[in-house]
Order: sequence, then C-alpha cells, then structure tokens
Amino acid sequence: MATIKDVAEQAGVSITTVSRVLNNKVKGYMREETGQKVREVVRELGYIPDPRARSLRGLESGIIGVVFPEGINHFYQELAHAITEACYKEGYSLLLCSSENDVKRELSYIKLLQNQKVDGIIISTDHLSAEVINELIKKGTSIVLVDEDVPEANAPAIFANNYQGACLATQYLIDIGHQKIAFIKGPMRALSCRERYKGYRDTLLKSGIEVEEALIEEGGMTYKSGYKTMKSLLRDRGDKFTAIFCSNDFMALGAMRAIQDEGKRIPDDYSIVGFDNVYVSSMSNPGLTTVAQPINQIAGRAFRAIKDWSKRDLTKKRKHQYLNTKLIVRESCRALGHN
Amino acid sequence: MATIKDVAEQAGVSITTVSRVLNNKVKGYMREETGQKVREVVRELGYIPDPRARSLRGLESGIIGVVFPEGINHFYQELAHAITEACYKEGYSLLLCSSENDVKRELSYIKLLQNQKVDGIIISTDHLSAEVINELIKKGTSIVLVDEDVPEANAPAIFANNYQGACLATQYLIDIGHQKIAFIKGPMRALSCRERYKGYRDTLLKSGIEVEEALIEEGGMTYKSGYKTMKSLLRDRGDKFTAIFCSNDFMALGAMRAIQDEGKRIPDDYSIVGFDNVYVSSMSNPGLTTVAQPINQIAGRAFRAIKDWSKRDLTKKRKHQYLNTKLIVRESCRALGHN
DNA sequence: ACCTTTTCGGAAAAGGTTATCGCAATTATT
DNA sequence: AATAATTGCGATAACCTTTTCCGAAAAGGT
Repeated sequence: MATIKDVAEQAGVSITTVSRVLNNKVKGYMREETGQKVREVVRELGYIPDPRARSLRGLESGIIGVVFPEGINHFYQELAHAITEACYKEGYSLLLCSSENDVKRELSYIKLLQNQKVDGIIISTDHLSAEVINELIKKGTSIVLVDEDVPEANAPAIFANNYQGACLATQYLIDIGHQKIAFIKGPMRALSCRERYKGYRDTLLKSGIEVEEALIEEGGMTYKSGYKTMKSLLRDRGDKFTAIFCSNDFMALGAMRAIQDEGKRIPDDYSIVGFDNVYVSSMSNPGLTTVAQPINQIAGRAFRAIKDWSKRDLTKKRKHQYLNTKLIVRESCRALGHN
Repeated sequence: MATIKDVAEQAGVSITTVSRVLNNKVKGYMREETGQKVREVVRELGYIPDPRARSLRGLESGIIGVVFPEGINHFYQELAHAITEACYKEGYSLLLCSSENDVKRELSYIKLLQNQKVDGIIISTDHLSAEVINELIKKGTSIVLVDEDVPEANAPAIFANNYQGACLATQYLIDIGHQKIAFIKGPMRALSCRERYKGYRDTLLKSGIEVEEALIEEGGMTYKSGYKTMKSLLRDRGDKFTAIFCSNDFMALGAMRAIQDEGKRIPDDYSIVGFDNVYVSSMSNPGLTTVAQPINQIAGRAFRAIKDWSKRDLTKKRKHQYLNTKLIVRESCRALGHN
C-alpha cells in the first residue's frame, strides 16, 4: 500500500506538496507542472490517502453509521440498501448496526460509531430520548433521524408523511365503496404509528363514517402478530367489516393469510391495504395494495443532511422533512357496489 | 472524547503505563495498585482507545468488510444480519457493501475496504477470479468466501452443502410419490447452482427416474423470472409434471404465483419446493416447503475464520466447509397416491 | 557502605495524514 | 537598481495510540 511519502519521493517533491495537490488547497500557490507530475505518480502508484490517518486529523472518514431497530425487518433492510446506494455514488460507505430494539445495544452502537469517528449517524429509533440525542449533537456528532421522529430532539428528521399515507389508504377504501373498515394499528409508543392511526380516524370522520373502536386492534408490526390479530377480529366480529387497513405490510400479509386460512377470499370477501410497500408485498397472492414510502428520497436526503451538517445553522430549529407517500394499487381490494 | 493522555493525567501516571494496563503487556512489571487506579480512571472517563489510531499502528480496527452481490436480495440481507450478530458478540462491526453484480464495483469496494484497513473481508462472489483473490491474500488481506465458491482461490470457504440440499428436496418429492418433477435451475455460471442441479439429477437417477430435459428450465433467481419460467413451462408441458423444484425461494414464489394465476392450485395440482428458507418463504400462501441454509452457522464460522486468520497455515491448502442443510416442510407439497 | 538485581515509569519514535508557518526565489513596482 | 509583492514548496507540529529503550528508585546481598 503506497503512502504519501512514496508518492513524494517518486515525484521528487515534498510530502506537503503532494498533500496540497490532492486537497487542492491553494494556500501558497502551485506550479501547474508540479501538480501534473504529482497526479501522474499518484495514478501510477494507485495511491489513496489512508482514511484513518485523515480522520485522525479531524477530517472525514468516508464512513456513515446507520442504526436501525431490527436487522431482520425488510423495511429497514430496504432503507439501508437505499442509503448504501446514495452513499456509494459519493464514495462513502456504511457501518450498519441493528439494535434489535434494545436501548442498551443502541447506545453501545452509538458509542462504537463515535469511536470509529464516522462522519455522521443515521438512526431510526423510538427508544432514545431527545436529551440523549441533543447531548450527542452538542458534543459534535452529526445525527439524522429517519423513519421515526424524536420530537424534542434538535436533529434533522426525514420521514414519510405517515398521516398523509394513512389518509390515502383509508380514502381509497372509502372511494371504492367500503364503509366498515377495520384497522390493525402499530404500537402507540411509536409516533409513526400514531400518525397512521390519526390518518385513519380523520379520514373516516371526514367522510362522515363513525369510528368504531371495536374494529381497531393493536398489533406488533410482525407477520405473526398480523395473523393473530386478524384471527381474533374475524372470530369476534368478522361480519362487521368489509375491509382492513394495516399499519404495515407484514401485518397485512399475516392478516391476509389469516383470512385465507378461515376459508375467506381476498379481495372477494375482504379488501386489505398495507403500508410501506416492502418488496415482498408484490410477491403475495393476491398482490398487496399498499402505501409506498419514498425510500430512495429518504435515503438521499438523510445522506445529504449528514454531508451538509456543517452548513447547518445550529441556532435555528431543525428542519423536518415530511415526504409524501404514494398508493400502490395491486389486487387485494375490490370495489363494493351500493347496497 | 477522552484520550489516553487524559487518563494518564487523571491517574497521575504516564501514557505508557495506561497503555500497558489496557493491553496487559507485562514487559516491565506493574504494581497491582497502579493497575487498579488506571482501570478505575478508565471506567470513570469512559475511555476507549481510538480504533483508528490503533489500526494505524497495525492493530485491529474492529471492522469487518462484507461484500455481497445484491443489496435487495433477502437471502444476502439475512446472511448479513447473521454476520452482524456474530460480530456484535465480540465487539466487531460490519462495513456492508453490495456490488450489485458489477465486477468493477466489487473491486472498488474491495479497495475501499483495504483502505479502511478492515480486519478481513467476507465475500460472496461469482465474478471474481481466483487470481484476484489470491493476489489479495498474498498482499495480506484476510478473505473468506461464503455462499459461493471460487474453486482455485486459496481462501477459506464456507457454504451450505448445496448438493446435499438439492438431494434432500428431490428425494422428499420422490418419497411422497412424485415421479415427474420439473426443475427451474439458476445460472450455470454459479457453482452453487450447478451443485443444486447435480443434486436434482443424481437423486432422480438414483431412484431410477429418467431426467427429462424438457422439464428443466433456467431462471435468473428472481421472483419475476420464476413467474415467467413457470408460465412457459405450464403452457408448453403443464401436464407432464406434478411437482417443481426451484433453485431458490424467490423463483419458487414466482412459480407459485404463476400456477395460481393459471387457475391451478398448490399443493392440489402441483407440489413445489424452494431453496434457502428466506424469511418470506414462511409468509407465502401456502407456506413454501424449502431447504434451509444454516445461515447462522455460516455467519459464525466466517467470522471465526477471519479472527483466526493469523493462525492459519498458509502453506497448507485452504479448508472448505460444507454445512448441511435441512428440509423445512410447510404446505406447498402433497403426497401423491399410487396410480 | 557498596554493588547487583528487581520493579516501575517516562521519553520518544512510528504509523499516515494535513495545516501552519516561513524561507527562498521569482516577478513586479518605483 | 533597490524594494516590495508574489509564488512555490519544504519543515514541522498535531492527531492518538503502541512499543522500545532507558533511567530511576527500591530492594537485596555481601
């Protein structure tokens, strides 16, 4: 592995000069000829400055840390992939960590990332407090929140407009004739889930439909919990609704299976809509109609927020970015005739 | 962020002493009392040696690089997650890269990982040549191959016994009464796919069943390609087989959908078996019977191989590790009566 | 009391990079 | 021609750690 010293020797200039050429700092100018020569040798030796040495001097390390709550969750995997792509284009790479919903592990990962001197941390959490995050920022860590907000934290936050998405889904079901729409919500601890819940309620009310608490259940955002919750809904009040809106795709997929296991058909007997548009939602049978999160946009903006961190005006309040969602219509819903 | 200097000052000792305590080098002995004091201050300040400075001195960086061919592929995502878990237990973390099946990108990632001085690289590739890999090893990079082998490369290789897995699946179908078993194979470029293909053929032959080329098609390992391939199989010779074995779960899922779209039923009309046991295979309807790869074992051993790299005897030939697979029986197959 | 051995801790170099400072040499100005 | 301004580039410190070497102090032996 060639060092800057090798380049300097080979080019017959000093180390300083090589560094200047590479970082094109024009403090103390530079003859074009010398620059040429150095660049040539750099190419020849395939020299790349050691990122560790650079970051030791307080410069960028080229690594961005990502902390997500669940490693097996396809949504986070897809988001992580999207961030990878955004980073790759600009030569950055990703240190990927999953906290497995454990605050202790989350904190230890953050510490680890700080120690590795990452250029910034992109995190999705509903465990961390605003104080912890603000403390980190005060100490100089760049933190960007994605997917889930931490209200009082002074970190830029980028996520899908969950409220708007839930409205979209609910309105769609209403538009095609459904009135009795069940809802499997996610844990109310998570702001994103509360927003989706609110979107569902508000849209019903706006259309003059009563919100029936009996048709609302809380699940744990997993396939299994969707299955179980749907089973009990069907058993207790299967005739009281014609459509179901689920707070995420996994629960929707689980719910679909529960319905089919009960000998009912989708969309003939029940219509169903999910949320997230994870890749698998296109692989179900029937294909799941769902609300797509703008994953690539979220990833790109999160990356940009890290890169532009220094330009941020810390005295100003942080910027929220709500990105609109889109309804992806597949085959899991059918229009209801008037009756 | 506390440095070793802070610790030294706080404890009233020299930097050397702190380092000695931390790395418990007993060159020049150490009073127990001094050691105590230092450890106490370390705990107090929450001091952790800067991994970048350490690795600059030639020590471990605590980061392991992972290069996979596809970012969106659930199988690799799950494998990556398993590696993350294996690493986390020992304080390591992962720099995750996906080459998106592009050799150039693969090479540039490897270079990047080398520059970041990762402790080793875990890679799955069918693009890289043995020469490239051996060259890297000669230059001092620790490389472990997983999932896919590169025959002449002198790197430890760890993967599922694809041949045994394919035998398992085929034998299962035969055991429950199927004789006419179609096969959707993967690209023959990949050794793993060739092994699966061989397992399928050998098992048929062993049972005295003729291998019909007309029932064998090649797909691209994706949901879409599984769907398309199955469609054409059904159209051309739908009555010539009663079961299908697919080289991976995604193609199996696509094939299932194709069958169902044609108005046929699984497992009533056709039985189907996949390979990999990705998480989604449990979420299909009906649940997909498949061959499970021992992902956690692969991950654990790959990590260990990196850690034990220095203990490896480079003059000896590298060790292959074929790990046995397991059949996961769900609902996508039915027993055929004799007729 | 003097010498040897043991025990402990400090100074400094190395690892690769960048930023600051300043010295020459060249060019411009009067 | 003398002075000022500009330009080109090198020496060196700093970032944080580990390691080697060496010196000081304490303890032990005669």
